Amino acid sequence: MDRYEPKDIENRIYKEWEKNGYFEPEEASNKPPFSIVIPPPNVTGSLHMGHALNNTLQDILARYKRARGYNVLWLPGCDHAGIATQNVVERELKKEKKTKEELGREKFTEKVWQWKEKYGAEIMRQLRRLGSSLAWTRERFTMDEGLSNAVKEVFVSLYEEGLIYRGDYLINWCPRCRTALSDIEAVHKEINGNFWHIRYPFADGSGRYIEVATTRPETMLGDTAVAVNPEDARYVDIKEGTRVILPETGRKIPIIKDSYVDKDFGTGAVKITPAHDPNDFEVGARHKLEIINVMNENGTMNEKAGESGKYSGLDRFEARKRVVEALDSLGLLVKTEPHKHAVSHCYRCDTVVEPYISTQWFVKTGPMAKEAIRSVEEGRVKFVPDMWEKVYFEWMRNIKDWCISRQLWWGHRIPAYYCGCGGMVVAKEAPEKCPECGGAGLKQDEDVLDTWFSSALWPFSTLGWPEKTKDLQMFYPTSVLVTSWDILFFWVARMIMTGVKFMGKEPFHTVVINSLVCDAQGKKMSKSKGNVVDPLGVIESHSADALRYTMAALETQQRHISFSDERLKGYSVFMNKIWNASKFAISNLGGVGDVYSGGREGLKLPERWILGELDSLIERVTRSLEEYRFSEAAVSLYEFFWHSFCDWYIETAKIEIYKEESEYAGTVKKVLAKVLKESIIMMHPVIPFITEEIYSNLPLAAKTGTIMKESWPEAGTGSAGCKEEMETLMRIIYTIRNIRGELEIGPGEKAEVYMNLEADAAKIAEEYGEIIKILGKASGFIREKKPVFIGRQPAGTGEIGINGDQIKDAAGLIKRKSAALLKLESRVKSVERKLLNADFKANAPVKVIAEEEEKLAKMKADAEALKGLIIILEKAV
RNA sequence: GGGCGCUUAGCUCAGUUGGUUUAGAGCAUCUGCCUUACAAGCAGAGGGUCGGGGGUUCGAGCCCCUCAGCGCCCA
Repeated sequence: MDRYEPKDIENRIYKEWEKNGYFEPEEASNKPPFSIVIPPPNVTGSLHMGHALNNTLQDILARYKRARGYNVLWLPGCDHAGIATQNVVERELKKEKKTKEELGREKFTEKVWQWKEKYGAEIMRQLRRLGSSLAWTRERFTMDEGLSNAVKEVFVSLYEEGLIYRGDYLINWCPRCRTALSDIEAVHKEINGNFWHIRYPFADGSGRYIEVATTRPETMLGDTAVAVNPEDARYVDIKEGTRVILPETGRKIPIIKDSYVDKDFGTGAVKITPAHDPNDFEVGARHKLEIINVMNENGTMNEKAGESGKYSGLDRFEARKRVVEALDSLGLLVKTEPHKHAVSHCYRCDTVVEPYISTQWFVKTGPMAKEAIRSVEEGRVKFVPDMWEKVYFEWMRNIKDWCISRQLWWGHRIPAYYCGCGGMVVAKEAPEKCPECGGAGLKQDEDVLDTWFSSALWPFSTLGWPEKTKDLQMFYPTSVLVTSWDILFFWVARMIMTGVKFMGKEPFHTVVINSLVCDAQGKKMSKSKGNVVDPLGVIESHSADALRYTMAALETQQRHISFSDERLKGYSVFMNKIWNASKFAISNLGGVGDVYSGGREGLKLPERWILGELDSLIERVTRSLEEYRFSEAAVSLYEFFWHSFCDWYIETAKIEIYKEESEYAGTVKKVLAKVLKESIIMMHPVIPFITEEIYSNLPLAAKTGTIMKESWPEAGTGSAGCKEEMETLMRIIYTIRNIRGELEIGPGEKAEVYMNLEADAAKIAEEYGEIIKILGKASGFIREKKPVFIGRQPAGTGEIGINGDQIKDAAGLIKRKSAALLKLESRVKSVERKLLNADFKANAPVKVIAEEEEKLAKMKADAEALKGLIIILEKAV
C-alpha cells in the first residue's frame, strides 16, 4: 500500500465495478426490490453541484440498500430538454450563419440528435466519475422509441378521455424561443417599471375624458374597452357602453363595468386588452369583447398596431417608447410614475414573456390533481422533510390547466393529424384516411410536447411501459425519489398524477427533497455571479470521495446548503485520516486471519468499549439512513472514526501491539480488524472508492471480491456498562493532559502524577495504569501530595495532580481558575434552586431528580477542588 | 395580497417526541509539540444563554402568541 492517489484509484475502481456488473440488479431474485429513477439531467448540461448532491444521496441509498440485502435498481438516463437543447443547437448553427429554417425540420433534428449523442454521453461520464452505481444497461432517454411510445399512449388516452383538449387561449409566449410556455415556465420577477397615466377622450366630443393607468402602454393599441368598478362613485354617472376614442387608432371602444376592477388602485379605470393580458382576457370573455392581437410571434408589433399599421414591425419595447411619445405630444399623457411590478420571464432564456393568444393543446389537470392530492393526504406518498407536503398541497389545490404544446422541432411530435376538410384525428399511428371525408394526405400537428410531459412518465416509461416488462413488474412502483424542490411542480407533482392515472399506483412511496447548493455566502450559484463551483474540478483537485462526504455532511434537510472550500478541505483531510489509520491497521494485521468474533467477556476495557461504540454507531447510522438524515449519518461516522477509533482506540491498541511479547495482541488486532472493516462498510455508501481500496488491502481470509458485496454490519451486545468505565479512564488521562498544558510541560517531558481516586476510578487506574502512563506521559504515580501541586478533579472520582514547582504563569492560572469557579458557582446555585423547588420535586420523574442531585454533587466537588487549587496557587505566587 | 421557511460560538451549521452532560460539531483563533498511521497531524485552551418580548409548564433552544430582520414560493 503506497500513498493514496485518489484520481487513479477512483477511475480504476469504477471501471472494475462496472465491468463486473455490480451496479446491475439481479434478474431473478428473492431479494426485496429497491428502485430509484434518476432525475434525468438535461442533455445540454454538464454536472453541477446540484447534480453532485442529488446523485450522491441517491448513490448512498442505493449502496446502503444493496448492503441491506435488497435487489437494487438505480436507473440512469437524461431528458431531451426541448427548448434548451433546440436553443443551443440553433446557436451553433448561427455560428455557421445558418438558420434551422434553411436546414429544414428533418436535417435540423438530425443535428440535434448528433448533439445529444455527444453531450448526453458527457454527463453520463461525469456521473460515473462521481461514483454513481447506476445500472447502465437500463440507461434511458426521454426520446427513445419506447419512451416515445409511452408518450403517445398517454396522449391519446388522455385525449380520448377528454383530459387533453385543444383551443385558443391566452398563453405565455416567449418571443425569443417562439414557443408557448406553461405557467410555471414563466417566472415572475420584480421589475422597476413605470405607471403611465393616459387620457382616453370621450367619443361624444364633449371634451371629457377618462384616465387610465398602465404599465404597458404599447398594448393600448389592442384595447377593446375601458373598465371601471360598478361601485365606483367617480364613474356612476357614466353609462355602461359609453364610447371613448382610443388614441393612435381612432377606434371607438366602450366603457364597461366589472367588479374585477380595484377602485382603490390607480385611477380606478382600467384599459382592457383581451389579447395581451390574462385578466383582461377573462374580462373580455365576460363582456364578449373583441380580441385584437397587435403583435407578431417574435415580439414585434403587427399591422393592427395603430392607425394604418403605424407601429407595425417595431419591437414591443420600441413601440412602447413611441406610443408614449405620441401620447405626450397629443397631450394625452398625464403623468409617468415609477412603479415596481412583477413581469413574467422565460425560464430558459429570461426574455420577457408575452401573454399571447394562440391555439394550443392543454391537459385538464383537475381530476388527476385531485387523485394526486389524495395520494399524499392518505400517506401513500411521503415527503422528506414533510414541510414540502404543504407546498405541494398549496400548488395542487390551485392547479391550472397545463399548456403542453411547444412550437419547437425537438421533442415528441403531437400525435394529432389534420385533414383539409377540417377533420382531426388523434392516434398513435398516422391514419391513412381522414375518418370524416375519407381523403388521404392528413398532416401531423407541427408542434411538439412539453418536455415535462414525457418526464412525467419517467418512473414507468423507463421500465418499459406500456409493455408489460419484467422490470416494470419488479421495480414499479419505485421506492424513493430524490430530487430538488425547484422541480416539485414541474416534475414530482406530475409524476404522481400520471403514475396514479396510468399505473394505478403512486410512482414512489417517499420523495426526498434535497437542498439547493449555494456558495459559501449562501448565495445561489449562477454563471452571471461567477460563483459556480464545478464538481468535476473539485473531484480533480480533491477526490470524488471528499466531494461526496461534503455533500452528505451538508445535507441537513434545509432549503439551502452553503458549499465552502473550508468544509470540503475538512472532509478531504478526513479521507487522509481514514487512509492513514487504515494503513496503520493493515500493516499490523498480518496473520490475524479474520476479524474478532468472540464474546466480550474476556476482553479488556478498550476492546469492550470500542466494540460497544461500534454497536451504537451501527444503530445510529442505520437509523439515520432509514430516515434519510444524511448529515447525521456522515457526522456520526466522522465522530466515531476520528475521535473514538483513531484518537483513543488505536492509541491504546498500539500499546499492546508494540509490546515484545503480548498474548493479548492477537485479540487486539482482531478487534482492530473488526472495527475497521465494519467502519468502512458503513462509510462505503458515502465514500465508495477509498473504502473499496482499503477493503481490497485488508489481509483477511473471509472476504468477497468487493466491498459492494459485503453485508451491512449488525450491532452486537455485551459491552454494556463499559462506556462509563472507559470514560473514567479517558477523563483521568484528559485531566493529566489538561494539567500538563496549564503547567506548560512539554510533550517530551514526563511528569510524576499524584492520584487519589475513589474506589471505582482507583480500580480502573490500577488496572489500566499502563495506558494512563503512556497516554498521559506519566513517569510514575505517587500517593502523597507535593508541597505545590495542581489538581483538577475529574468529576466525582477524586484528585489528580502534578507537581507544580515550576508553574510559569501562576497569576494567569489564578485568573482563569477564578473565572471558572465563578461560573461554576452560579450554576451550582441554579441547580440548587431547582432542587429546592417543591413543585419540581413533586412533578419531575424520580430519575430526573436523581440526575439533578448527582449533577449538583459533582459540581460542588469540582467547585471545592477549584477553591483549594486557587488557595494553593495564591500561596505559590 | 396568500403561503412557507430561517434567525443557536467570529463563520457554516447540528440539536430526532420539552428533563443525557454545566447547549454541541467543523472551520477560524490562541498555546505547546516533526511522539515510528497521519504536520492534510498530535495535545491543550478560549468563545454562545440559543433574534426581541410575552405565555404554557415543576422544567423550553425545543410548545403557543407577538414583534423584528432575512429568504423563498404562489398570485
